[in-house]
Amino acid sequence: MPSKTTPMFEARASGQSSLSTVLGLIHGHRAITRSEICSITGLSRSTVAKLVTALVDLGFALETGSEQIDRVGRPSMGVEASKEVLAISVHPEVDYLEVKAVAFDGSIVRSEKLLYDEPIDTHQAVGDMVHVIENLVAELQASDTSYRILGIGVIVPGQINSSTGIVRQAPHLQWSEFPIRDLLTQRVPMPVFVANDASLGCKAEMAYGAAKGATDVVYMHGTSGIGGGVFMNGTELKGFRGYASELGHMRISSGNDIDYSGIPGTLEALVRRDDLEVVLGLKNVSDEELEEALLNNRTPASTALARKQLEALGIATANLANIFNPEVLVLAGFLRFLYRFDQNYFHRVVKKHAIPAVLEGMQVFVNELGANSAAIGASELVFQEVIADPTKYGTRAN
Amino acid sequence: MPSKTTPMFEARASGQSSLSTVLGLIHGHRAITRSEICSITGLSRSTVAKLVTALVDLGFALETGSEQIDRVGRPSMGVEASKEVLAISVHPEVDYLEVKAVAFDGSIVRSEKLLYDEPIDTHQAVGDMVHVIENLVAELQASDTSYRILGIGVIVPGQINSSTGIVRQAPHLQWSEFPIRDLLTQRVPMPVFVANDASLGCKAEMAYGAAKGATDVVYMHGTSGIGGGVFMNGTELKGFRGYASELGHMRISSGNDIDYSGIPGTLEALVRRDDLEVVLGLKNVSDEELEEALLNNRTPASTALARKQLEALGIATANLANIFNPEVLVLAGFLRFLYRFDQNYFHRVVKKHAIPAVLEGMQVFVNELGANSAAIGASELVFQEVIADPTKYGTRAN
DNA sequence: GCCGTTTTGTAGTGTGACTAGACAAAATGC
DNA sequence: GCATTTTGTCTAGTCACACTACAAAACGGC
Repeated sequence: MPSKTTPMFEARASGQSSLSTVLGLIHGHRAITRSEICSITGLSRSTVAKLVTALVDLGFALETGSEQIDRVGRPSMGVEASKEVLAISVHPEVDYLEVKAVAFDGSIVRSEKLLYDEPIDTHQAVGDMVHVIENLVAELQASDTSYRILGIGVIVPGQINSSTGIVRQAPHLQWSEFPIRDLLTQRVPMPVFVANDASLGCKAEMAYGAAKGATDVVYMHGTSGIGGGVFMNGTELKGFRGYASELGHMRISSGNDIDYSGIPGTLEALVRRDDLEVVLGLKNVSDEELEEALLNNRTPASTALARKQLEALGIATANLANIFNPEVLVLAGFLRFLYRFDQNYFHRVVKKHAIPAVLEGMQVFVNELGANSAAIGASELVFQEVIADPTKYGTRAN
Repeated sequence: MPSKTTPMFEARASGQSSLSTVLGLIHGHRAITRSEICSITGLSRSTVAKLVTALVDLGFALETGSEQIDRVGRPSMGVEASKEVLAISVHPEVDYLEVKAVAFDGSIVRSEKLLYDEPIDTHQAVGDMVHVIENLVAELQASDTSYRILGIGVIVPGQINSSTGIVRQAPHLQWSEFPIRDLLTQRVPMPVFVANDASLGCKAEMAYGAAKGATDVVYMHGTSGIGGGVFMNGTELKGFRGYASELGHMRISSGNDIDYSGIPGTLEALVRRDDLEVVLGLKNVSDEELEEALLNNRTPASTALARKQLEALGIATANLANIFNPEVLVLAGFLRFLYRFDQNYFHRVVKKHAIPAVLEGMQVFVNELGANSAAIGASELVFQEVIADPTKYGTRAN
């Protein structure tokens, strides 16, 4: 007699199966022991044994011999995330297109980069993406390891509706109303996910970087503009249509300078990477060069500008602290070295504008993952889908 | 042989039992049919039958005869939230203390109010609370109906840490570092919960008021200061220590006027109820009187002030729209009629400062629940605890 | 008023996801 | 070498469901 035990109603994300939970733990820890899984989840040893072998069968995990030492008792068996399960990240930017293959254990397996002299249109962008992806896939399939590629995560520097996969506005790429997910899905035989670059950076820093272990995180990423990502209680702040966490467009001053979206007095209008380049006599330099110049060639003019920008960043941070009461604030991109230029001044400004209670225990960090952060976040889009339904994406379909 | 099936690990709020889910539905709808429960939850009829009878046994629900008409098929049995299950709300304010008994179906059963001529200290406040609660409880127990009082929800106009139950700072009451929950727990034989007034107002409006059915809500409440409440994806924004959603202290201007927490240029510093009273030649009037005066006695001076305030409110709203991309924005307290003074102007300001995408589909409402809103929210604190573990709070303990 | 249709309540049976308990296995420490 | 500790494995039991009948209660057409 048939039976399909579907306990919680499927519409809600709440009813997570234990298989998902355990796979999530393996993925998050890269390597973990069975007994650790027991104590974290509260599941019994027998259940954990069953779940782990199921995940090994599905090709997501490997059981390693016991590696632990110096502890009484029978050593617990190790479980590792498979290095053969992959997601592909696709990152289009103004002057390049970068495609990486990220393994289920977070390592970068392959990386491909296409440089552009001039901005490309949406049509060419899709063509190039498909081309690079196909190359990468062919390369991976030709290798000795038997990789399984489960999906594609696209990193977009702009506002995107993650449920429809449409890029609403990407000011720097000059894209708008661009249904990138559907166009890619038509030409690549894999599920495609699309998200904002800052939100992915935040996700990655929470998984493996500066905000590891934190659940309430605010992330600000300075490139040309300022992007934001927010996770509260471990889940991403998406809002009604998925456009939430546009932190750069927060108006904090009465001034009339406008930002890239035409709004006056915002954080993005006041804290500009271009202005830092100009005051240092530079143009189109890398983050590394700009950091070097800013921190080591201090002039009265550069100090005044950096202070002015730090004040704006501090006010914005205080606002965000009052609004979110975060555990960790992560500063990435050029905000990283703007912060380092004068941390103390920044903290003084924050302190002046925030309610004392919300600053208690709040930590400010700069990003740790650097160049791979967005790619890891994009892989996470795919892997979180896989983790939510392991049987669907596993090898031996039951 | 004993067995205790605890499927998901208990640390997470995720693993909600079906009993909780169904009780939550009954509570949220006040009245619902079994078949509606089936279609909403996806549970089978047999399971729903079992769960409903269990909840009736526990004293949380009543089965009513089928009331539906004009539909083919056997009519489904109705289920109603019990009117005998109560929570008590306690609301201390500068010039009064209000205690209400709220039933599980959201109705107000009893209400008691103590007026003060001058602000009282924390010691007297606790004494008065205990006294009024005891009176109310005695009154209820003496009545014909056999009420069951399950807990107390305290509404505090200030920053409180909901996990420790300590009032960190309540500027208007001039309380600080006041462990109100523990002091009440010692003297009242019931679980006590404490939360911020605006967050409770938001909760109530989402359950029964202007934001009913919405999951992503931003709420702003103007009394003397401006309090905020935020729910994203149906859950409250609490932040790391529970101090999140202090929306009034968001700095939006370069000005130097300070708010009640001493921060310059904030929403609360720019949008002040006192200023409205002054420009209208009033003092210490009720919201109703102020509304009447503002909307019907328009002078050049009052119009100029209201516009200035509306501009600040509009900028703050745009910031919050960019940050949260809410589905519904609720304006309560004096913001309600400030908004009504010139809605169009407000919306123009918002439009100018927000990214177009985040305003799509965003609705602005004024609060609907009025005077009972906070009390209903406070009862919700208790009831949500009850819903999370019905067997613990039910009558016939199994 | 009878009868087919539709929808719901009820009862019995089965199953999958767990737990608990017993025992074996693998480490440490004296 | 033996007691102690911790873990893996196996078996039996439990609970929250789903599924399948079948009965009950409404409607509509004749």
